[in-house]
Amino acid sequence: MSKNKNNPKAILPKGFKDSDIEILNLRKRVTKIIENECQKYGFIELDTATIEFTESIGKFLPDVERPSGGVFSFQDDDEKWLSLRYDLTAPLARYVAQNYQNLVKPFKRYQSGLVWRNEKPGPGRYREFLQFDADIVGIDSALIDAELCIMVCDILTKLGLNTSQFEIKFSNREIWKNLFLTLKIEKDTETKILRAVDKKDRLGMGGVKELLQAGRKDTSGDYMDGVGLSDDVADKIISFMSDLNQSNAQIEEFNSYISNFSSYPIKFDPSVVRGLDYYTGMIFEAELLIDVTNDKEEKIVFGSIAGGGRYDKLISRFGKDDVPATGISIGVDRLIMALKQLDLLKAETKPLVVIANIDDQNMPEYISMAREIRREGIACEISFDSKNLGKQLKYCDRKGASIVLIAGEEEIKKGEISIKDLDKGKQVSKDITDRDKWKEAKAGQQTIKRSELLIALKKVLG
RNA sequence: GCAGCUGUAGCUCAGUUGGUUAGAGCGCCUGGUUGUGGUUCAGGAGGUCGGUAGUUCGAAUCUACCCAGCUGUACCA
Repeated sequence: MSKNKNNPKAILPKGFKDSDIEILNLRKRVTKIIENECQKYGFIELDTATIEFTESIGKFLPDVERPSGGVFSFQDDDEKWLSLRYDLTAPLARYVAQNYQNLVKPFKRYQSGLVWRNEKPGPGRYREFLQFDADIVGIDSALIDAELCIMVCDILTKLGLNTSQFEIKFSNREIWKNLFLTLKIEKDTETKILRAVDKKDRLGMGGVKELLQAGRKDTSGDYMDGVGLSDDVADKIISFMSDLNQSNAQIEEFNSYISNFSSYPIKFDPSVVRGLDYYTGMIFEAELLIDVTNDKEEKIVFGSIAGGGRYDKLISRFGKDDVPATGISIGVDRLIMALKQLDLLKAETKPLVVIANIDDQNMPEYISMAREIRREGIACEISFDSKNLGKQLKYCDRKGASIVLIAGEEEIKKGEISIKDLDKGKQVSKDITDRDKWKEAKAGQQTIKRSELLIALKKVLG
């Protein structure tokens, strides 16, 4: 090994991680369940490109100081700025604007894919993660907003959560507009207020009020500016956030749909604001009501696992007429993290059979055994490079193989095979502390006829 | 970006008021065993003590600056 200061370090950029077989399997299974539900509601799949023109997905050109600005961007040969997608909604808007004439309206599509955000990662937050979106383009009705929420409930239920473990909270952007009108709040201040309100989950009502007025210190002692509202105005906003006695036409329409699903945990909560800029009507968020911890067993504030709303102006950015649209995004990776902790996702592994290599001379026999086993659809590998049986068994143990087949000269002569059940052996080992006895026991091992190989294998595998 | 904390072996960490050759556990490798996993025993590899400069006879330890990581916070389509 050559050691040199200039050797690259074998490490990953922060916020990225490799995905092993376990996480890959979980992603596949969870995605499949979500897909199935979407299909039941008439959605069809679409996959858009992972890279878009920066201007298409609504980001200004990266500035020199901070080329990132939240998205991963770079310049093409012709110096046009390109970006990795940071969500699936902006690319959908581009796709719809580009293909509008050819699409069947309403256009209902679902999409599962990785998205990238160039920002500081936090506990349980990465810069590359799997998102699942379902959107409906071409209908301006709160009924379909409601149906989306029902669908999200169905998805979460199908994933194994019960209705006391999650909650969908909805609100409406219009009621906030009205409030700002009556309070005579300026446009700039509106955004600041909504940002403060959006932090209710983390800071609580008290924290929000501090932000609305003078500002507050975070736990490190750093100070944040407040909005500077008077006590009176701040109080009005705070009480508005929990005032359930308000409504409008959209909310009533929404309620008329969900009232058919009284057991579904869908609740009006005016303090839900989300997105801040591009949402135009109904907005909603799915939240887990259970505690979640990260790898280090630290409790993390989980926030929402899905969210969405109506964005009627997003497609008209491309110079078209306004096209009504509504959609929901699910954070699949974070959802998996939660489901794992609730033990709702068990790792499932397929059994592996390993043929030990006692002598290279027997290779033709090993190869023919492997062929038979694989033809039955059972995973099988031949040990090629080691003659030391102890090492081969250790490899099998660590790899999680179920069965080892041992056939040396003696067995082959007699037309037999030693078949070793590793799981059973592991059980037996608990009661043996003496090394020689353990060796002698040949735990979980039996001898079978070569001709009955497949029958014996299936018996052991159950 | 702002703030606080932390940087010693692959991982988790110990290292006394500055004092000889920087340690432990776990993991890894080899052997006891070239036909038997686990347990066990014996041995081994692995460090620019985050970096640079300074103080000192002497620095992992003290000082300054830099870098990285973590946590909080801000921005976030």
